[in-house]
Amino acid sequence: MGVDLGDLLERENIEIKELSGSWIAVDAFNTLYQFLSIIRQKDGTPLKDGSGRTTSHLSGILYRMTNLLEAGAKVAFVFDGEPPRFKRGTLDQRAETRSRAQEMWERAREEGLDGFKYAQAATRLGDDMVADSKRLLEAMGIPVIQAPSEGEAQAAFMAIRGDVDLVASQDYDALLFGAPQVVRNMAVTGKRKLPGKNVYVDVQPEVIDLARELSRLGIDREQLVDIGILCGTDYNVGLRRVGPKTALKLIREHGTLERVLKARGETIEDAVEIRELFLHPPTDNDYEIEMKRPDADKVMAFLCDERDFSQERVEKAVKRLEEAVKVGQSTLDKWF
DNA sequence: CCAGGTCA
DNA sequence: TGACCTGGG
Repeated sequence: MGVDLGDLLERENIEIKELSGSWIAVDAFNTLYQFLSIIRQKDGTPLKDGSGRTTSHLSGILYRMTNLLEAGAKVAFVFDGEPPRFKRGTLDQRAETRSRAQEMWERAREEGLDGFKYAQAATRLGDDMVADSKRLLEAMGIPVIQAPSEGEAQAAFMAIRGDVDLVASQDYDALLFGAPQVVRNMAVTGKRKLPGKNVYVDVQPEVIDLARELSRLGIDREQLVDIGILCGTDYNVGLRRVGPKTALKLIREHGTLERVLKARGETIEDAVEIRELFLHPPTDNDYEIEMKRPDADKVMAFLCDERDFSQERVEKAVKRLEEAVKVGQSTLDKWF
């Protein structure tokens, strides 16, 4: 979800190798949802351990993060805290959509039909899954940061301060929170399943550079936030029949959100407070980002003994992880 | 999504 | 070596 600015922003395709040496703040909830919705069997069932606990997100974390670290990147996971009060409507609506999708999935299964897309739409990220994710990340030596409110805001804050180079998220919200660079499609294989059909296409990682986009569009960050609010964010419904293109035109014409609304004789509830939230969101500055040596025994014990992962596969991944972190910590690394 | 096998 | 497929938990 999030703000729909895809049509407005130009992205630059990159190779995963180009992330070598960069610190990446990962929007944890966004990434975990991605794993949970995609890592499924053909009938839509997620991966589960012997007791029926979902493990798709753990598989995603283990293999993707190992690959990223092996490519020379460094990552920190940033988890959401308390949602802003303006998000209530969106959260309720998502819960409603999920439960409807759950019903559709069950019906599809009863009738022996393909219910994959319903299963995806029914994806839930439970507290247990969040706890399991943090446990795995910590065992892998990857920093876990708890945001006071929105994870994307905290990640953007860390990027603005220069503690990380990029924010990883499929959403564009981090740009409104001021992230200088956002990386999307941060997968390694470059294959993505098309929604609906059982067809795979090449999808490359891509970077959006905030300063470059603002300059190209001839607006400032506050105006980009205004554009987002005009076409709708997680915190407000946008104006009717106003998408990113129209919103840009309106802001170019009138300059500010207030003037656009006045000129059109329309209102957006809490618009000014929502802009303030994007410009000055709750963040913490007492985080620590430092890769620790992975605890191989902990990773193995958790994934293999408790979550029924294959000993052989996890061992292989952990070996690669240990090697990657060793190389990453060596100061000689940058000379090669 | 990713790993790991197959096959040309 | 790379396109393709299956199973992972």
